[in-house]
Parts: sequence; C-alpha cells; structure tokens
Amino acid sequence: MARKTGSHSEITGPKVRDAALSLFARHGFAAVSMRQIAGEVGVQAGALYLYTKDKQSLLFDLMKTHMDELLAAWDAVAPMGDHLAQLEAFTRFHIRFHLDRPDAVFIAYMELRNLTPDNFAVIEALRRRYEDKLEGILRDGAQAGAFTLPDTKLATLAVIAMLTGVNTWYREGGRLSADRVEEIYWNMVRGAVGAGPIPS
Amino acid sequence: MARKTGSHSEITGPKVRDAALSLFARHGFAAVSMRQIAGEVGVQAGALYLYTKDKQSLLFDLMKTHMDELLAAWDAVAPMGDHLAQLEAFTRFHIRFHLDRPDAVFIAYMELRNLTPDNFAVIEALRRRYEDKLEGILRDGAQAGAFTLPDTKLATLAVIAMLTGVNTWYREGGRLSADRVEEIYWNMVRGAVGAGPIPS
DNA sequence: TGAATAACTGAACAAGCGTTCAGATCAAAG
DNA sequence: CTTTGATCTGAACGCTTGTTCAGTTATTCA
Repeated sequence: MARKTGSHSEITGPKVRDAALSLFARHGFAAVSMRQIAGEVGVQAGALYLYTKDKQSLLFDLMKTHMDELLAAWDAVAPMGDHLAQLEAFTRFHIRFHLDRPDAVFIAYMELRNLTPDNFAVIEALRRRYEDKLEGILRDGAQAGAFTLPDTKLATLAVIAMLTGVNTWYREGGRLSADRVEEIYWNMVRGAVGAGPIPS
Repeated sequence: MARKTGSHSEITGPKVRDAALSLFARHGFAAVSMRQIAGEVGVQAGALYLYTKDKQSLLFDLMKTHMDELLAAWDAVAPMGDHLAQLEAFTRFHIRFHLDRPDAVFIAYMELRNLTPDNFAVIEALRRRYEDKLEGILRDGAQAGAFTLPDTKLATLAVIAMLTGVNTWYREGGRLSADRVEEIYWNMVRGAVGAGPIPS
C-alpha cells in the first residue's frame, strides 16, 4: 500500500525518497525532473503522485525529516557534564551525524531557496533551534569562564560553518578516519572558543 | 557594439552579467530562464545571444571572473610580514572581499554542479590555487612554530569554511560593522590555529 | 474462484524551455 | 540622403516540464 486513500501527509515511500534524495543532491532540485526520479525508482512518472502530493512536497519532506532527525539525535545524546565536555560532545556529534548523511545535508543547505515561503519558514525555524543548542552551550560556558568569546552568536555560526565544511571534502576511505577528523576539529574548535591549551 | 563580429569570447555585456548574477544568486541557475534574464535587462530573449554563446557560458563567465578577481585581489594585497600578520591579513581580506560580492560568492559555491565537466575543472583549479595561498601561510607558520596545527590541510579548509560562512548571515546595517566582524573572526582564527592568546 | 482495492501505465494537457533567424530598427559615417 | 553595420524583435523550432486521469494489471482477502 502506497498510502491511505485520499491522504498524502504520511511518510513518502522510501524508494521514492531515496531516489529523490540522491538525485537532488547530485543535480539540484530544479534540474531534476519527476521522470528522472521515476526512472530511478523503476516506475512511470505518474506513479510518483501516489506517494507525494507534488515535487515541492517531496523536497520539503526530505528537508523536514532531516531536520527532525538532527534535533532528535542531538537530544538523545546531549550530555550533562562540564562546559568543555558539552562542547566536545556537540562537535563530535555534528561531524559524525553530518558525515553519515551527506546527501541530506547537501540538500538542506543548498535547496532552501527552492522552498515555498511557508515551507522555508518551517525549515528555517528548525535550523534555528539546532543553532540554539550550540549557542546555549557557548553562552553558559562563557558565563562560567570556561570559554573566551567576544561574541557568542558569531562563535555559534562560525563553529557550525567550520564543522559543516567537513562534508565538502571528506570521503570515506580517504587519508583520515572520521575519528581522527573529529579529533582534529575538536582541537580547532577548542582553540577558537578560547578554551585554553590542549591538556597533556 | 555588443561584440566583435563572429566572436563571443570577450567580456559579456555588463547589463546581462549583472542581471544573470542577481537572478542566479536568488533563484539558482537551473531555475532561471533566459527570458527572465532578458526581462531584467529590458530586452527580448534572442538578444542575449549577441552577448553570450549560451546559458552555460554565461554561468561560467560569472564564476571565472569571480575567481580571477579573487586571486588577483589577494596577490595585490599579500603581505610580507611575520606569519601571524600574514594570517591576519588573509582573514581580513577573505571576509572583506566576500562581503563585497555576496551574489558572486553564492553562485561560485552553489552552482559548481551546473558546470560542464570542462568548465568545472577550470573553476576547481582556481579554487585550489586560492586555498593554496592560505595553506602556504599555515604550513610556513607551523614549521616556524608560530602555529600549532595537527593537520595543515584540514586547518586550511576549516578556516576558509568558517570565514566564508560570514556571508550566510551578514547583512549591511546589522548589529556589527564589517570591521568588527573581521576583528572577532580574526580572534577565533588565531585561536583555532593555536597561535597563542590575544596580546594585550 | 470471485470481488475488492492497491499499484501502476501510458497518453494527454498546457506551459515553458534554450536556441535560431529573417527581418525591422537604429545610429553613425561618407 | 544613403549606406553600412550594430542592435534588437518576434515568431518559430523541437523538446521537456509538472501534473492529471481513464484504464489496465497485480495483489490481497473472503
């Protein structure tokens, strides 16, 4: 069964989702046709509309699911320890989570402008909520003297930009393992927030 | 005169360039039609082909010009001082140059996948050459003991990602001046590369 | 086996795409 | 005033787009 009769609001068929994710990431939303997606699934274009209301909903579903998973995954992991440990946990979590889903991350960052205004507002709010997780850690840590930050908001955006950047170059089986990348970036993040030298 | 008879290789008409730059940045290359660009210029679609060979060349020209200007601007500014001064100069230059041309930067980062393989190779090589400027500074500085870097290549990519990220949130007339942003980011970069505490 | 419903096809729709080109229009030069 | 060449129009080209839908096939359940 593709859907409950008369409703498209539930989860889009996994094969359709996977095909759209991969194609949107590779060629961009606007450059991919419904017929290409259908071809990847092994079906005619018309059949896609049993799984999704339209092309826009397909994009929105992908981005919404990604952001929901991101927030849920962090909430499931967010530690209670000292400020430095929290920041380290966030750093490692962000790198790992993003490296595990390069296509979804790519789409979530590059296709924002192809969302309708309503859909954009939803995704933007989720992105903001995620940023706030890090900003909270940095604010509390700065207040407690664990970090030295001239501007908490800018530090938040700078750290996220730096960490997300890993996705642009990391390739599985490359020179460095994901563990080693985490390690190296954690050291750079620690320095950027003025958290003192590396403990021996 | 739009062009020398029989050749499209020279500089694309400025009005066409500007219209394409703005539209590509706002909606994406694939989502913008030649008719939209023509409408912005105040001309019929056919007239665009007096200024550009085809849509792909229009995109390539924009990206190529941007990268050429980026490299030329750095070469015109690159200082000779100590390693820390060089890194500071690069940091400030990168932020300033990118904040001055947000549309071109956006296109150069987002539309790489819409280039033909040949055109992509050209742009990619220029991007690599720019990265090498920073990597040289970091390598020399690390060797001289001015920086503490576990991995020079990763530090290069991390710093560039962090700095380019400014473009995603900076708006003229906002909370912070470009000068102040440079200042704050320079402190974070200094910390990330292990260049010691802020001098009083 | 037969009935019901899910899953899908294949053709059609109007609209828009990049690109070409014969001809109109315009500006400058002789 | 005529000629020349740049500049641009407007229509046309073949093709692709997202989306719909009547009709066919496959699967499930009694």
